[in-house]
Amino acid sequence: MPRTKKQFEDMRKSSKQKILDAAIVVFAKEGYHSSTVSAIAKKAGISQGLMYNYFKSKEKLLNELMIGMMESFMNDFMPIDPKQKFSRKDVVNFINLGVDLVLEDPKYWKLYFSVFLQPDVFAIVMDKIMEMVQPYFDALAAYFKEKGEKDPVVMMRYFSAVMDGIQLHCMIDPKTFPAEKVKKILIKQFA
Amino acid sequence: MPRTKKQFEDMRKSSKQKILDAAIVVFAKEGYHSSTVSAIAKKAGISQGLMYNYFKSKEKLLNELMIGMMESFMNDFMPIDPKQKFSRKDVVNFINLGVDLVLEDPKYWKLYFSVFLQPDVFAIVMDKIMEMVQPYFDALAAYFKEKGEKDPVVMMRYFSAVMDGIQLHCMIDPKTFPAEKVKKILIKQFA
Amino acid sequence: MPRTKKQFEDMRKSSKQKILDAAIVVFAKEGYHSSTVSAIAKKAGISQGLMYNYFKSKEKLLNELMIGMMESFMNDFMPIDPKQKFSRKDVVNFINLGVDLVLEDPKYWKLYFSVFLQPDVFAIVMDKIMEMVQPYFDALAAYFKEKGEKDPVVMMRYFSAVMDGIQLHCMIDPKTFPAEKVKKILIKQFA
Amino acid sequence: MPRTKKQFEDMRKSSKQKILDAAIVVFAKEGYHSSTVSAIAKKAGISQGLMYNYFKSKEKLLNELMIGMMESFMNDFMPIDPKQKFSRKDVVNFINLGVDLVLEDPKYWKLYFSVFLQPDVFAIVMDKIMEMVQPYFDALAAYFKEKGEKDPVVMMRYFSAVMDGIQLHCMIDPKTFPAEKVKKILIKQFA
DNA sequence: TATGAATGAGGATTCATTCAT
DNA sequence: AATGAATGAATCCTCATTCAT
Repeated sequence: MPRTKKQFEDMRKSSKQKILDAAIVVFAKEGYHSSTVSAIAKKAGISQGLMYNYFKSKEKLLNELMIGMMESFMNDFMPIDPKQKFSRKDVVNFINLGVDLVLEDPKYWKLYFSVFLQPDVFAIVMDKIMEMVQPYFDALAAYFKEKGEKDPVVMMRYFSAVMDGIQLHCMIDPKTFPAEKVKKILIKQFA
Repeated sequence: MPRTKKQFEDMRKSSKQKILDAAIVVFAKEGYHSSTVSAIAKKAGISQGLMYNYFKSKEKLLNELMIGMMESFMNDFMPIDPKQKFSRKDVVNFINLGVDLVLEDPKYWKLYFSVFLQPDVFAIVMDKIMEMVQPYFDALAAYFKEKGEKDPVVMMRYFSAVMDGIQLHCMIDPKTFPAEKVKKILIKQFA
Repeated sequence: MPRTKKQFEDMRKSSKQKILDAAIVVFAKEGYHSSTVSAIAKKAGISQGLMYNYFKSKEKLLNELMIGMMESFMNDFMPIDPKQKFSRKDVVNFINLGVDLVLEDPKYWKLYFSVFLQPDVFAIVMDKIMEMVQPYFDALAAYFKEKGEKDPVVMMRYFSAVMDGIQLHCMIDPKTFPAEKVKKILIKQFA
Repeated sequence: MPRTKKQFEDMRKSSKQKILDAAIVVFAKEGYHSSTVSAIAKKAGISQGLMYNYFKSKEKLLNELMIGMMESFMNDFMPIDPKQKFSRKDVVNFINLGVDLVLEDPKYWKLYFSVFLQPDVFAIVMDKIMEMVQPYFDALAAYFKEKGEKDPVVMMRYFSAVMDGIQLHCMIDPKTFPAEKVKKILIKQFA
């Protein structure tokens, strides 16, 4: 039974999604500033002009992209509602996933991190991101308190800094960084 | 009567330094790509053209700047020849300085870190930096071995990742990051 | 509704031709180096940026322009396939046209000649031109051989040098150069 | 007997001459526009600034250079006062020298010719040159008249065009142009 | 919704020329 | 006479964005 044209269309990715998919690849490879709208459009298989039907500007595209990435990362990291308390298993999971996800796709993460370090780019994205991250910080602090740490907020800050450092090194040098052994150290120390 | 050789040399040195000083501020504030040569020249109080007397291109300027920063950081970090073994005191020093220096000048460090995360920018600088850093890594590994760690290279990689994570968080949020307490944790764990 | 393929193609063709037409005038008048892209765009009635849609650089523009000129000259000169033998009539035609075309448009020819005399400019264009010209040289040599010259290749070289000299003088001083009388001398001597 | 310092100085080329010598080499190699004052100064072994003590501008330098070249060429070509009548031997000599000099130094001649073909460059030099050349044209016309040509001025124009064509080809392709055989043809035809 | 030609502002870079010594 | 640092105008080129269809 042949599909109708309409159905066929629906099966394809929407143009908007094609653009986002292309943008993440291009931004990750070239960096935000060195990526051209034309390169993104080409990769997405659409015209430059069309991009402006979906995104007001290159900046807005980055913005929407980053928020999407954040959401997806958070889903991967923490399938758990941060309003609930974290169990030990959650934290072990957090550590393992935190390392593994980066190793799977160092390039995307580089994009993600680099945004925080380029003042002009960070400004595009800051507000929304901060608001998304806070609940997870709170839940972690609660976990360390539960665990009997005498300074749980400090421990949470330390832990999240350490995780970022590990992820950074995984990104920069995914080939030689001893990720498995480091995960063990982390679990022993924090979970 | 022309100026003496020495006079010319002093002029060059002073102008070049003015440019480097301006560049570090502008790059750190705007990011590499968003910084314009004209803004750097203006900040340095010289003409755009003059910059090209001292640096073949904007890229070379970044390159020389980064190498200079690296050298100066290394001097601050480790007044000790990395070919000698590190003592416990050296490592304590390393930790304290590593955090304090970032807190003193978060902007410069942001530049430093951001370079590692922008593939196109990192390429400008990679070779030389890698070569400079290696001896310090070796000395750290040797220290952990001495200390009886059973996997000193892993420990060294872990330690340097952790340090970078701490520095990253100091940079992003110097006001609320509990730097002093974190230093204590680090010293207890690694030194 | 987007334009059709054909519409786009027509637009491209027309814009490209506008640029080429403008470029030949400007290059001929100012010389390659003294011609600015902005002057060419202005003359063509388009924006500077658009030029780069059609030509990767000023150099490529010259290159394509010269090749186009060559082709058109060759068509005018020799409506005959150079792989066929030249008849006496062809050579008479060659001489007459060679002089007349220059007198019609001394400026274009100045551009053409000047390219051969500026090493840096010639380099832009050399390869392609040489390859286009060779068959005509061969056909001329064959003609002189047929005619019984004992050293046809030398004669061909001599003839083409003489023609260039005549054209050069027509160009530099189209008003007082005795073109008609010189044509007669040439025909008597070479055809 | 040791020379005094003064004598030593005199033995060196004057700075002005050094600049002219350097300029001819650089202009010939790079073309006028692509030659930089700094490259000329470097080749001359003096500072950029000094050039402006001797020549008001790059243009003036070209101007003086070309006039010097012209004078020297004319001396080589025609050691004879053009106010005297040319003998057959003079013309033979003219032909031989005209070809040989070009073959000795094709680069310098390219510079010389190219000036005539670049409108902006030619303007720098035109007036003086024209005035120098006229007497030789007159003497040649007189020679052809003597020789019984029925249209001696046309013959003179033709001859000088032919010579320029030959020289042009010698310049462009000094290696394969059959200069010796062509000289014989020329002598037979014109002397 | 979709196209890609066209725009134009802005940026890196070069280089003749000037200037202080 | 000599130096070379410093200037700044000019130029090529890029690219986000708009527009006509």
